[in-house]
Amino acid sequence: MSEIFKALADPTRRRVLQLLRERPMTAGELAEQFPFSKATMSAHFAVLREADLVASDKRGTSITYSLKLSVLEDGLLAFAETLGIGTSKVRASTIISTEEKG
Amino acid sequence: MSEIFKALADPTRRRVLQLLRERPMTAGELAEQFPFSKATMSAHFAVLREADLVASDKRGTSITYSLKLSVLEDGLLAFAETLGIGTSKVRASTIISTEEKG
DNA sequence: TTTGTGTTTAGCTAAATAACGAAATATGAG
DNA sequence: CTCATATTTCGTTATTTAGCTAAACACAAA
Repeated sequence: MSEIFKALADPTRRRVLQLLRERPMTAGELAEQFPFSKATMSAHFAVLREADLVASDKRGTSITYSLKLSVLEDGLLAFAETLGIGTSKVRASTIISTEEKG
Repeated sequence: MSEIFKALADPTRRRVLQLLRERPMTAGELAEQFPFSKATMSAHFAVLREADLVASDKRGTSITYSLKLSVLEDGLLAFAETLGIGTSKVRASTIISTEEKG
């Protein structure tokens, strides 16, 4: 649980997850989108891997990362439940709207 | 956003939030529940205050902390939306169940 | 096998974090 | 005013983190 929140605490890593939501991408493709060295980005990927938020698929010379959305969902929901939010054990992917915001 | 996740990244602080969900408590009452010094706990409270996750009410000689649940909910939901989870702008407190888990 | 490309690891630095005890601050009681 | 209590702030230490460059590793192609 701590590992998930630590992973999410960095804006670069949140942005990586957001990019991976669109489609799986290689480490290089991801790194291109940020103003940091590939080594630094590699360290960010390692944190996301540790938190089990991404899967890495080594193919040939490059590594493709993809988002493990259910791990993220389940993690956030598990936490929400410890606070009594969403006590009804809903899966996020099936939430339906009951009230519009704003 | 980062501040919220940083606050949640520590298990002691998550537990504080959980305790505050039951009822508001003074700094001292909270600190009693943990094996750390009051100074250490005070630093944790400061992080929670920085993230705006708790309100502090000074009354007499003691300070009562209370959970700002809506800030937490809105923060988590705002993040969820950046990932396309719960795109329908639901407030967590009004979620209704559509599928049981487990 | 050599070369090139993609990625990670190693080694470093600066800044942030979590913990402590001791000191400072604020308030209510006497 | 003085004392006791509640809480925070200060100063220190050890650990972790985010960034860098350079080196190493893995693999595909020539």
